[in-house]
Amino acid sequence: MDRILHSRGQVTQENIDKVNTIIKEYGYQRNIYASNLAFNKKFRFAVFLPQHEGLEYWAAPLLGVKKAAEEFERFGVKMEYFYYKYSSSAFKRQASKVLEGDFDGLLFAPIFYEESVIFLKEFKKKNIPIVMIDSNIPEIEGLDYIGQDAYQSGYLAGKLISFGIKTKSTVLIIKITREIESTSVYLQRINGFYSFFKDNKELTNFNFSEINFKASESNLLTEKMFEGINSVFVPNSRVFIVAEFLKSNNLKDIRVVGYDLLKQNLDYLNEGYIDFLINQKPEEQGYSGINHLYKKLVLKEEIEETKYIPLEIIVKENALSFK
Amino acid sequence: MDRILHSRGQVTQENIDKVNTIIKEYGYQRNIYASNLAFNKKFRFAVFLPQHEGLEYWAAPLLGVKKAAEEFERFGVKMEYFYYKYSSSAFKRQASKVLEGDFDGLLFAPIFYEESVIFLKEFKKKNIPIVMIDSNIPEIEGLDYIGQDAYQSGYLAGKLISFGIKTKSTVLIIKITREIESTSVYLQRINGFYSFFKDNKELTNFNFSEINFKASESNLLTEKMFEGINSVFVPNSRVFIVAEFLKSNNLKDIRVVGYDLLKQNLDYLNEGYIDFLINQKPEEQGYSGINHLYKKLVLKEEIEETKYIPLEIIVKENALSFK
DNA sequence: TTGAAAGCGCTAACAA
DNA sequence: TTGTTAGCGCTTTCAA
Repeated sequence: MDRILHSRGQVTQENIDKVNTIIKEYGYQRNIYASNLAFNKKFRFAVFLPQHEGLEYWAAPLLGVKKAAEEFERFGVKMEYFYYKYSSSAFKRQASKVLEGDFDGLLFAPIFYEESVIFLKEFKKKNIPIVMIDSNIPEIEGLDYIGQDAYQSGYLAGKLISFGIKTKSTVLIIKITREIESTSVYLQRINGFYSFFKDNKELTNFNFSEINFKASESNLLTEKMFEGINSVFVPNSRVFIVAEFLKSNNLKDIRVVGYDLLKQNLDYLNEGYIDFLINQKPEEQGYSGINHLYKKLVLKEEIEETKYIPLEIIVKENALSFK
Repeated sequence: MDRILHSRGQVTQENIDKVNTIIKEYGYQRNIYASNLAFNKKFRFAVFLPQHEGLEYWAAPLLGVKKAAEEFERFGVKMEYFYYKYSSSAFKRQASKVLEGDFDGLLFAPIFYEESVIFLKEFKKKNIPIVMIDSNIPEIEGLDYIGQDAYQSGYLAGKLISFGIKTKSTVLIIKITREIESTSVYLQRINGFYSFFKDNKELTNFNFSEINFKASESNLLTEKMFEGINSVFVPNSRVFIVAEFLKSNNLKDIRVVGYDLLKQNLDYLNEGYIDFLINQKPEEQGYSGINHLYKKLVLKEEIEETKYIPLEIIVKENALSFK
């Protein structure tokens, strides 16, 4: 019977027979306590994320992972962490380490698209559950994803920028990118943003312009850029750079929408230099990712392969309720 | 040693000795699988909620409870359900049933304040963990609470009503109550609502008026009530009644803010007759409530006694992402 | 007050 | 291909 349950071979048709008859009909449920006690297995999860020093955003998923790690330690789950600096070569270096190791599950954030595809194709050969967070690579099959719908979040940003405005209004989209940026999350967001205005044809009172610079060159912002501008959309977490500029130049009455509850972003939200933040719940993504692996491997549960994180709207008045 | 761990008596000072020395110093952690296998206990949770037939809101927490029930069944947790009709006498009848039963934990929504206090005082004698959802009774000690901060949610509603509006504006607060209503959640919300305007003194362009009627008398709404009204705040889930009226009387350009993702509310949100809904995540409250009891009783974990549910802002464009 | 041992339901290894 | 059994780490009971 044990052989049937685990289909460890050597049963002909009785297999299907007993599985269907006894198990399903009698409603058998494996006793998890006994099973795991006897199984006595330690599970090793590889956690493969960008390093968080100097990158506040990435501290959050890690926090969620650590919380899960603590919670699941008693269930025989151990994490091994692999961090990479925000560069393609550092990524590759760590990727090969992850490939060498012997793990039961992988939590992974595919920041560099091309490199991630190569890595994932290789890792998939091991036939080990993989959960991705933050951004998805839907082209590769058999991967689980926990994160936001980037397009829809941009669409929502369009609503937040336009809400309640009847008069002529010019929107500035500021793309503040990293030196290396390879996943196109922010492009999908901008895409969704424009789609909102296309879908709401009555909003003819909006004009758009875009500017683009690297995070390291934030001093490139000039007052001239904001002349005649009524609102600003920053399609990533670097919105605090704009808020900082607005504050130091005493530019008021510009509606600002951005992403993520970074400390600086929250400060400017409270001071009124940012109006809306869209929360990706990075901490929850980390926690859910580990939880997902736990359910799949330890509890042997069937589980949805994609979990979209809700698009949370954060204003000053509800920011605290999100901790 | 077993006697020490469970302090089942009959150890003098060795108790404190061994607990401190061996357990803490050697970092002993009870093996949950072995422990629960040997313990072989079934846990019985009483779920004591308003009946959900004809009360869409209360179907949601129950859904969360049922989901948790399914998940934790394998861990020896069994629910027993007690529903009461929305009347004080029905509540009392069920309450005495709950008191009679022999449970290991209780999930409870204290809809009727006075009756709930009496019930809780009695139930507390059993020394069994109690989790409340939806509304809290902080006066009674030793109870755990999972739900929203009603005051702050009203405060947030104030922001949503006022956001982006510079011109003179009249706000109508419509209190649609049940025949019997005893928890003051909606009053706390209105309280918070006014506080928002008090805290933002520059918002001198807002006037307020209130009307009040019973849910069963929704035909009392008249067009006259909405003359000169720019926005409406409904401090509970019955906002769809207002939306319905607005739609059938073709009243547009009135900003409407209400609570909860009822099907009808979502429909009117999508049609544009409701602008903002504040989500209380009732399903999550139910799930978390059971999860809370599970952690406390089965895993014997220490756990926070209050869990505030975030104040989620729902608009048409992000409603779907909340399922 | 302490020690010893059965047994919880399962897995994995070995014997038949 | 099938049956048997030790033992996972704990709780609980019974004996000392």
